[in-house]
Amino acid sequence: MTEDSTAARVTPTLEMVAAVAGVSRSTVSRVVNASPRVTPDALKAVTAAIDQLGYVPNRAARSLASRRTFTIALVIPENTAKFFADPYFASVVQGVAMYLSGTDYTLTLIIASEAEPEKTRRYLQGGNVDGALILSHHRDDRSYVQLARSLPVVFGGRPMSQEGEENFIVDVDNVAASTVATRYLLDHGRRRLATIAGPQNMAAGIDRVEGWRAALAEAGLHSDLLEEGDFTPEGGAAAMERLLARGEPFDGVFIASAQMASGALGALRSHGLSVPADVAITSMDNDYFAKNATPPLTTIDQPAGVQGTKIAEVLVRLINGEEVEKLTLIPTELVERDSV
Amino acid sequence: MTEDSTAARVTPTLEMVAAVAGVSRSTVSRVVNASPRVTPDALKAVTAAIDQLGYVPNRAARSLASRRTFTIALVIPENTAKFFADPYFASVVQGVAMYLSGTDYTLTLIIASEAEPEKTRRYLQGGNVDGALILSHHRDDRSYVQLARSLPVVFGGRPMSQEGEENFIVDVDNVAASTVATRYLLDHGRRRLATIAGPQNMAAGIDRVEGWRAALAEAGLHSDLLEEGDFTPEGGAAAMERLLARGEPFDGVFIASAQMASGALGALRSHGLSVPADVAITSMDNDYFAKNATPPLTTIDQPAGVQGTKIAEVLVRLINGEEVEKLTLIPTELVERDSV
DNA sequence: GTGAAAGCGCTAACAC
DNA sequence: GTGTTAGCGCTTTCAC
Repeated sequence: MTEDSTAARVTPTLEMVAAVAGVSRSTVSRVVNASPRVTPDALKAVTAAIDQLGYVPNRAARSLASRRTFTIALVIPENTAKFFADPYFASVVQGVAMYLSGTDYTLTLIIASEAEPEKTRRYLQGGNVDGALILSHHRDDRSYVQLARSLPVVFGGRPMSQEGEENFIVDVDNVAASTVATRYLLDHGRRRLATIAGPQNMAAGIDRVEGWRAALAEAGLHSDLLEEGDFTPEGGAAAMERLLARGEPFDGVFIASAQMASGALGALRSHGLSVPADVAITSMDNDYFAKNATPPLTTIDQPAGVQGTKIAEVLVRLINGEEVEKLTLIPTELVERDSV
Repeated sequence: MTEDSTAARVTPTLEMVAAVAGVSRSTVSRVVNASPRVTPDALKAVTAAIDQLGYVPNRAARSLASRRTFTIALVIPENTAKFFADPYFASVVQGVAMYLSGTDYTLTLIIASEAEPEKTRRYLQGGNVDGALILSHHRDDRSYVQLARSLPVVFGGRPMSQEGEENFIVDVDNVAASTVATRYLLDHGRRRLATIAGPQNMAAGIDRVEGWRAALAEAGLHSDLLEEGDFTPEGGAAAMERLLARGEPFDGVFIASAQMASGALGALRSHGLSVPADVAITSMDNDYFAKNATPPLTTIDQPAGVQGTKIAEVLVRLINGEEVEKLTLIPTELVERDSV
């Protein structure tokens, strides 16, 4: 099975398969590409030859001839460290990779160099990939929105562009999720609510504030107790400090990410405030931070793996010319723990 | 700059560059491949043409003609979730990606399907990549060791193979690191030491036990208080429970990963034991888990990003036929916090 | 349904 | 130093 005494130590080509199977290269190609126009006999012979030789198509040749690359780019921001430090992105990447492993597509990670954005753009537009995935949680994705005009592109998370209408987006329903999380606070008797928001130049940041306000409004309430963080534990701690420094009492906080919540918890603790006795907390992200905080956080689970799978699926369908909805929303779920 | 009125909306080819620059395709190719055998004049003309046209080489064609793919595979285990959940791997991937972004190589993630290991092997051996990176922290990497016979392969972490001698490995010095961590416990007056080890079918797991024993031996001590975990928080908690259930007192524990330590901390707490008063702890991994544990852990920092960079660098040099040492060791460092 | 022929865009000898 | 000539291994019309 591993030791072919007959075959030389050479990478088998399609031509060799054709010879062994006793058919033309065209037929082998048809089999490899699952064309229906092949007789069962020919199919069998070719399949056998492929197995015998251990043939694997050469991507480069295939790609050159077909003008498809079978590769999908996952564009990640230059600040790779921060990117991967976020379990959310890691899970999304995982979902993407898993989905793609079941297809002919290959995933390539490309780092968007902020120093030479042109380089990235050209590479992507230069026919080196069949499509691109943009995990969009950052500042200015306008350049990628432009990219979408010449290449199938799917955004994970709504991009902050002027002309947003025409993009393919896979996202969680941030407004609904944060409304639910805030309502939970209200339903548990908290009235003086605050929020630690995400960056207000990101869609996720903005939408989550919107949900918070919406739930408040439903209850006939209003609050100005908003401080902004950068989705990191440190940012969350600092935001909580600022909230406390205001001197206005609050008994419930919706925090836009579990990482920020974990930081905020520390700040609360250092001020001698206890959760949930003094302050109740709900947050987004059902990740390690949420599960292992003290106390464990009541939070919104946004299945990142599912989002990864979906975003990849949408892109593949887009590439294949299938019909795809512009917006795919991933449902979220509230997970009750001990922070309320 | 973006709107070329003259050029049609077509991907520019090398031939078009040649025409614009008034030279032959060969010359353009030489420029693209940074050959020294080009006159300054020609170089200038070609460079200008490339800029003007926004030319990007077609990888497929390049690869087909040169028989190099300019892609490097990062093989990750099927259990992608667990993989990315570990900040260590995430950082290594990041290091790899960063290093590669400065080269002509592209990184592709390939998921090793345990169901069809042949599929992975064939793909890798089928000439679709120039080399492979195996982040080896798992069970049985023998198949990859075989792979190394037909493809440049570098292992991140020592693989558990019979024939290990001939592999290229980039690793942290686990024995030295765990010796230092254990010695630290001894130097702080702890005498009855235990350890929560990593899986004993992984090199990192084994080596860290070896270091623990070595430090103990130095001090003329010995201990049988060893329980094995799987590097996860849950595994660490369970191992600590078993340790406590033994009924033999201990006042210091070396834990083979920060994730396990964070779990163990919870177990200790639930038994009313305080750290470091009752039990002192040192561990490996200076990650989020170590920094944010209560109390923050005194731990060994193994710079995962550096390892990622190194492993990629070694592979690229290997591919380029440069001379490379078989074993590259990454130095580690003890970080003092509050768990001792 | 199957084969023959013509490239895909580039690199790599080889002459000049 | 530069151009010419062949392909790299595959897909893809187009006849049959």
